[in-house]
Amino acid sequence: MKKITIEDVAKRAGVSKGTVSAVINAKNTVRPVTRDHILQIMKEVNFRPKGMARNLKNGNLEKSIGIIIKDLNYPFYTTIAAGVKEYANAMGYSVIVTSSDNDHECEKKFSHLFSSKDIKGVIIAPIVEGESEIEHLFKLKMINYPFVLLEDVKGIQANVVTIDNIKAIKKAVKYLIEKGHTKIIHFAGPAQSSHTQERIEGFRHAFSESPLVFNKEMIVSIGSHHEVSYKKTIEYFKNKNREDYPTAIVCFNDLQALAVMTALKDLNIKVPDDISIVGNDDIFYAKIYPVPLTTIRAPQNEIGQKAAEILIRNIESSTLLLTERVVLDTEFVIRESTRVLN
Amino acid sequence: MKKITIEDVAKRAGVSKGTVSAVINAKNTVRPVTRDHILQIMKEVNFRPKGMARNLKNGNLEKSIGIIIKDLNYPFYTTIAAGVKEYANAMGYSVIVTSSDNDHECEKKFSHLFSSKDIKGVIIAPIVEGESEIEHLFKLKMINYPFVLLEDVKGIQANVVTIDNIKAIKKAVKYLIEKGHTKIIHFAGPAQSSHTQERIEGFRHAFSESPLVFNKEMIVSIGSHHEVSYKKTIEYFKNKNREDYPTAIVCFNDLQALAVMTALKDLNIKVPDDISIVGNDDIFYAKIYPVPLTTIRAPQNEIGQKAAEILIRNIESSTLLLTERVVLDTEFVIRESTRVLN
DNA sequence: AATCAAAATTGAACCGATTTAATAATATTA
DNA sequence: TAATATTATTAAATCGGTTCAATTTTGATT
Repeated sequence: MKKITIEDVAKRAGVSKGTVSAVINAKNTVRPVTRDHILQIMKEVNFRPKGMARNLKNGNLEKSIGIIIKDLNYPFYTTIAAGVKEYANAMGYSVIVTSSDNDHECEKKFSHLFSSKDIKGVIIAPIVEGESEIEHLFKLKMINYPFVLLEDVKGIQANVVTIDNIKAIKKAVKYLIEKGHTKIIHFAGPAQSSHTQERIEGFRHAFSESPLVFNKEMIVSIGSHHEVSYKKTIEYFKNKNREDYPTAIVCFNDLQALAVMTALKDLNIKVPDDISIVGNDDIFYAKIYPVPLTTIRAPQNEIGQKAAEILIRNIESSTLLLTERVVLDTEFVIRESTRVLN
Repeated sequence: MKKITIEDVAKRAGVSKGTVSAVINAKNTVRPVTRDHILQIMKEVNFRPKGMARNLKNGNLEKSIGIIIKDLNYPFYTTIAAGVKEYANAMGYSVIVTSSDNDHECEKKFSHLFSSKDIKGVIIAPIVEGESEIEHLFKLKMINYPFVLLEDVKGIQANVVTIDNIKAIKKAVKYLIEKGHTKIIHFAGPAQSSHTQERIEGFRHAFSESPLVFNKEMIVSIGSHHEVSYKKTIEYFKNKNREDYPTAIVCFNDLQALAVMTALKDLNIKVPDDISIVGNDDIFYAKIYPVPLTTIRAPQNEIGQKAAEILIRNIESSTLLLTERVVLDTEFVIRESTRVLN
């Protein structure tokens, strides 16, 4: 099954390539009779003009950038994407989104796809797992393809826009301690996220500067998938006596916090009366929960905008720019899922 | 500022285009000295090989399709996208997503973008507003570019995968009537969605086959934006005496229902004790609400999969296929936001 | 130093469209 | 009907890379 080209259509219609091209591009220089005839042939042979060949001559009319996020269904990422869009659109760029679904292979595939489809640059929320492969990023560097990362990746110097997880969690934990909480635990996230490790780190650090002492049992691996988190939470409490319950749980993110709150409700444990809950990220749906979630707000829109700004600066520069690293501040937002004990 | 081409690099490095090409493609046929020299020059002149020219020769290595949704932050659409992904990935296609943000111009731009970037086909959730322009769809048809719509669009024959809104709402209203509800109202959605009109229609129809009678006041325009819906709901009830309150509200979609429930909570009206709430779509976050939402489930994943199936069938067919129209069934899911009155 | 196989490099053809100057066909006017 | 103006169509150049057969260079061996 050979590929049909404009030449085939031209030959079959008994005209030249130029005429067929004129029809495709709706030029009004073609006689209606000819036009209809060519259109007819195009249908017959199911001719699909090849996009890239079309654009080769004119250069690229439309400017666009891409973003590779980890999960299309987690609002944290789509809100970042919205920020990217805001800035990019204002600069005349369209933005297209893909999700790696936390699959490293997928991330590689997309980074190649973008660079090969004449999309001007890409923002990547990278999968960082242990000694992760990063050749695909080096490949981008080689062809001077502009990109910005949303998390630090070891072993490569690149543009990064991120937040300070350690500082953020420390602040939250300190607040809880200050407000009289004595039994604080951390429900940790999925292993493959670099945020997970950083947040554990931040949690641990908070105690070194307080009267309370840290121990390993304060870290519980829960993940962030809703059902799994729900089950693990139920399990955690089933195995505990009421007097050993924590007074506060610092959750990995808001999605997990939502699952935890659902579990607590089913366990008949009241939030915040019995246990305080702190989330992370500040996604829309946690804010409108009947017990609005206290959380560590990541400036998602701003992250997106900043990443887009750096990306477009690089795209539009004729010379290779130095890489930038921007760390944005989080904000501790106190709502109703936490309680003051003193 | 002229565009730098491979020729410029070759000239400056004192080698041929072929050698530069070999370096770009990491062929191991280039002597390290030469390689490093060329790499150096590439950096110096910030050479970015043009993706489309690269792919012209080889044909297209990676197969991908696109989807244009209306809102990246509404789970209904991202869940459809997930369905598309599932099917497409299994067939060896990557999928890339864009959001028109309910802007018709944006939809047009993206439909052109996809077809011009050698993405094999596109699934579109079309903006349908009154006598909407659809030349961009005709343009796609002309170049035999495969596409599938997620809503009917008047005036064009195309592949469509959709749901039967009228039937769906009728079923919900009938259920409420059957369960003894006597004062049922509908909170309608945003004007620009074709779903809005259909759902109003379905709501009205339900009464013609019941003892209750329909009147226009049963339709209240609320929209689906969270804050706006919240405010309008508050307003609606502020202007009403308690005895005139409806016994049930059929909401345009789950997002709106969430806003309505938040408003009712603030008005100290209990769901479902005082008022029953029915949503629409069945998004994840409404299911995990403390009062899990009774809703009309649209088979989002299935919609995505079906659309992808039709799209890929068209992409892979060497002949032009007849258009298909698939209407998927909704499911009325009874959870805890509705109450039986008899 | 001469020979020769292996490795590196070149350069022309090619991918599939668009563009445009030149030409052919048609329409209009005298 | 011939001359001219207008409209349609063609053919060749072009876009910026990749490919591969042919050629040159390298370096190992005698």
